[in-house]
Amino acid sequence: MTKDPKQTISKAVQEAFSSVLGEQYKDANPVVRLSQNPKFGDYQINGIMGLAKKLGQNPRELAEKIKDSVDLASFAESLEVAGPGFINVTLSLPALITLCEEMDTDSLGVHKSEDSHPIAIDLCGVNVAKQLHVGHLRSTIIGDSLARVFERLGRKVYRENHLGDWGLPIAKVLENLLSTGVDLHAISIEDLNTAYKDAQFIAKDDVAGLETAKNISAGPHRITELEEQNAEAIPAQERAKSTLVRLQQGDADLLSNWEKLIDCTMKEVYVSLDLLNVKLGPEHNRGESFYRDRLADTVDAFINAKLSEEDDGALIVRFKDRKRPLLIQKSDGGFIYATTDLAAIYFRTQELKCDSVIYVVDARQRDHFKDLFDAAALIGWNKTPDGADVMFKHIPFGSVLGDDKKPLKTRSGSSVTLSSLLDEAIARGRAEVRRRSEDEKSQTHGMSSKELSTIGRQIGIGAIKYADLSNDLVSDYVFDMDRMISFEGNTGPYIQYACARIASLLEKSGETSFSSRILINTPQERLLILKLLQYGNVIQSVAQHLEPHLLCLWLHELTGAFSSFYQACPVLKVEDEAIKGSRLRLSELTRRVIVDGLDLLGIEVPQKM
RNA sequence: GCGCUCAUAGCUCAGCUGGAUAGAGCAUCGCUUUCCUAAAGCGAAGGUCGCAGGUUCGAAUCCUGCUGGGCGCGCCA
Repeated sequence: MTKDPKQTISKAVQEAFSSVLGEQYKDANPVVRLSQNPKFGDYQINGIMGLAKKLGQNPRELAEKIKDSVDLASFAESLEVAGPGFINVTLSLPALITLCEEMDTDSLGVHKSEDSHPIAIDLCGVNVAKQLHVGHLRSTIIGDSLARVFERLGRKVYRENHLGDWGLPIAKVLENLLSTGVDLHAISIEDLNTAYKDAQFIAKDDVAGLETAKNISAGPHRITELEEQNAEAIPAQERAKSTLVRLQQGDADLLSNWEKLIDCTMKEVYVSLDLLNVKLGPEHNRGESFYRDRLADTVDAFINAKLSEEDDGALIVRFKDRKRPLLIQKSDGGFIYATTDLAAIYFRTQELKCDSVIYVVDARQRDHFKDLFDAAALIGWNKTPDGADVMFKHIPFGSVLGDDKKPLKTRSGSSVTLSSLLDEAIARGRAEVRRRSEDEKSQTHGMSSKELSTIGRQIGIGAIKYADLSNDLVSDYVFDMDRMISFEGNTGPYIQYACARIASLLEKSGETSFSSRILINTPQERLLILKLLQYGNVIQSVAQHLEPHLLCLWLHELTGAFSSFYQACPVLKVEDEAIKGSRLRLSELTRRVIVDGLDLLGIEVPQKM
């Protein structure tokens, strides 16, 4: 099994800590990093200065002592104390070669996790009777990418598509459709969309919300919005409520219509999910309706644990450190989303026995998730039945913005549907591919229209996914198709292209297996190998920090390292067969790592482009 | 009003429990092509890390205050 050199160095330094400073320092973090500058060697050890400070010792002297005690045998060529107390490590060529050959297996140096608990990832969040929009794009692809990473590490992942398929909003839509006499056998997603908007607009009796908004001096937009909504509310509201009651009572006709609503919505959803190349299907649907018979028990659990109290007729859970409570039951006895979310937490931690529950939901719901997680902790659902601590994590991703730096809208002001966004991306990808295929020297020259279409789709979709995933999750980003689709810079197509070039190179070599000994003759080969060796560690970091952009950035760096190598080191034309074999093997290994890495981002790699 | 969050090069963004001269990409300028995809590579230039204090050998990073943007604030999700 291979190791990132970082781990080997860390371990050796910790042993040195133990022998120089005593047993109690064997777990101190040596803070080993890849050197920022080649003149400082391959790796630098930064942790000694902090330790010296804590111990009141001279950092340089301590570094010298540690250096003399570190046993890296033949692993490192040299260790040097530098600056205020760094130790710079230069690896030996034989060590680099061995490590590189060791990672050249199916695992690519990625170690399996030892935690056998499953992980639940709440993603996508389809609302029945609504089309997917750009917000779903982020939730879906970030969640899918994290799921792939955990699966790569050997974890069992439950992708939970927590559909908004129950409750008053759905009853409103059903009521609206039935009262306007639409034939539910022949409905389209557009019909549903219209009904949803009408229902939302008409049947929103939010007098209380308006009062609150005024009391807390909410923005003028919010207040006008609420005032408009109140106008025609009451009768439709009453009809919707009675529809909901009948639905909850299991009215057969209504349930059958309800299912048609879901089928119609999901049919569209699957088309988009399929285009997006995410591993998400009907088997991942576990929506609000799934929890409908568990809500009363959920509330009872809080009542029995004396964690809830009545307030204005509603049931709330209070927290010690803040005024804002969590409302779990309405004054009319009905349940709301928080109840469902708590029921889902119970299910995920106590029945599925997940020790991580990850919510990929936009940043606006921060407070809600904080409340949920704290409520879950109060009642003890933050431990699995076998006693493991559960990590609850909300990934509060930012918004997708338009040129105007405001949430992405169409020219007419409505929100952009996901399918239109995907269509645009695919059209752009195809246009690029077609244009390039006209060049006689292009590898894609003369390919069939069908083949070009497929490649164009992979590029267009890869472009928007990479652009999305390569940003820090919490920040908003401006949707700029021109930048995303560019074959230059930190983009999906750039990396896909580099990969296609390698594939073409390998094909031209005529070889099918690449197992020559690795040789290092140039700085570029050395840098490429150092980069490759980090792969396993990068995947671990993504899993630990839940940040796919770390993988994107690293893949871009790897691609850069390969480009430099490829520029400086002839592969097919080099005379020495041993060097040629080594460079082919390095190229092939790089290609496999890029393909694997892009796969973890859910991005396909065309063989040619 | 209370709370959360963000602010780094002209633009888009990295910066990993505090570390060496704050890094990429785009755009700009220069160089490289008898050469495996130039859809490239190499180099130059470009920053008061929003502002002001503080902590210390050392701060973009931690603390406090301020400014500016975004978001949220029980019976909607």
